[in-house]
Amino acid sequence: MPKLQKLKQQRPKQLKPKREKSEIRKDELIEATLECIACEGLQGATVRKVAEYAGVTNGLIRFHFGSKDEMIQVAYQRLLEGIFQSSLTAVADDKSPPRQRLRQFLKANLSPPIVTAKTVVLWANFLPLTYKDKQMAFIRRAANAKTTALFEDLIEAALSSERKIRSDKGFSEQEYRHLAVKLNSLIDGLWLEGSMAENSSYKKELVEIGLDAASDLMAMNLRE
Amino acid sequence: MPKLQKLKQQRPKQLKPKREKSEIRKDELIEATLECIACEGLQGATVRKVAEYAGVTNGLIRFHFGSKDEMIQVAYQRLLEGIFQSSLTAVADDKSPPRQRLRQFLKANLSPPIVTAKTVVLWANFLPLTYKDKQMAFIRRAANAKTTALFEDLIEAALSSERKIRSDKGFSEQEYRHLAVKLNSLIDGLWLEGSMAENSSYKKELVEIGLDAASDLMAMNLRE
DNA sequence: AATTTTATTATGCAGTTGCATAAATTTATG
DNA sequence: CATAAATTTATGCAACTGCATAATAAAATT
Repeated sequence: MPKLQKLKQQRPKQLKPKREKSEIRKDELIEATLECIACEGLQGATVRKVAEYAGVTNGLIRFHFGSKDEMIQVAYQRLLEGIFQSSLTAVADDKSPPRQRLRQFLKANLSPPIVTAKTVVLWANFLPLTYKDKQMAFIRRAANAKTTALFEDLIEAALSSERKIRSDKGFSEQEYRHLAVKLNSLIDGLWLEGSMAENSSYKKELVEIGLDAASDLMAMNLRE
Repeated sequence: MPKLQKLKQQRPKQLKPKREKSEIRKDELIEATLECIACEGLQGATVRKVAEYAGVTNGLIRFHFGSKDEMIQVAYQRLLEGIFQSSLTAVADDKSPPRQRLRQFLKANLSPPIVTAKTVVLWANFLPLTYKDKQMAFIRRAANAKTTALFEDLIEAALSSERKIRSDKGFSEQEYRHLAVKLNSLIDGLWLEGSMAENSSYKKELVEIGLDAASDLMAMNLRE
């Protein structure tokens, strides 16, 4: 290949970076960060690599974010927010009975897009940071609290709804909390374990097993 | 403090590295690796830092291990082995009834030394590597398979023991497997969530909640 | 159209990283 | 005790890292 051709090229330099509005570019960088971490791992997600994924040069990151650490933080928030939104849309239908809403919530947390290689890999890559960095710990805690609160509400609604029907004995506040912890742990554990199995047959089983276990814990049929 | 003293010191150079037998030194390096990762995170666990933790110079790592990656692998194996041993000693007593053995196993997996800040932090730091590195993935899978097998055995023994007493209906192979998945996920989830809470009151609750949930899942009293 | 503001690149630097290599030191062996 | 083998240090290097800084280019404003 003749080297002369290189001279003839009239600099297609900025194929993408045509100067986006700040917020849009920032968004692209956040997505590029997540994509990069998912593919290369956190160690591989250097400032230059992320910039490459976004199709820009590394200096731009410093312009839109104060530092790499800050960008990582924002990306982590984005990830957790996305997960939360996924389970939130699953229970968007307020008209359906409480038991069904809880069931949908559980199901969503055991299916794509939450149970996805990419999501789990990202989650795993960020996790260690929450043990070293206080701000990252805070982000995790905050997201967790939001999920837990939603979980407790769904559980309480489902239980009191069923109680009316079956005239069961009531539950204390602590029992609601414990129940939320149990279900939450179960979901997290299944999610984590399920991500390791490569065979897709496991994925349908995952929902089945999860709903089955949840039914036992809640003493309530959540299978259908 | 006078600087002269420095000259008077007759080179205490190798306070520690007096030439240990190869296996012992290797062991020290593995422990240093784990300690270093626990304190500094995987990112902070550089060859030099690990050597510093072990009280030797960095070159020594290359001598005992082919590369840093190899050392990390061995350290991961050591971690998982330690966890497995902890839960294994909990069920060492073969004479106790199957239900008690299962209970002890669950309890061990929800108490120190398995539920410890250090253990969880280490586990979390290694986890991302299992998604990038095939060998690390294999190590994780192997350890997981071992734990699962033990879990299944304990469950099956407990169930068939109780079945004799209560003349329950039998269980299929798949039901054993599913039960093991459920309990395993529950334990993992509780362990992970419990590690985030800093208040120690949660730790006693953790065992209580875990045994409570396991009792529901197994339809068998494991609380005492 | 001129100029100011905003976004982007280009370049480089100081610190770190894993690792190679040679020298030094300690232990084992004859 | 001499020599060889095993262990440990010392030194350095090439690649990489995050970030600063100045130069460009594009858009907005006037």
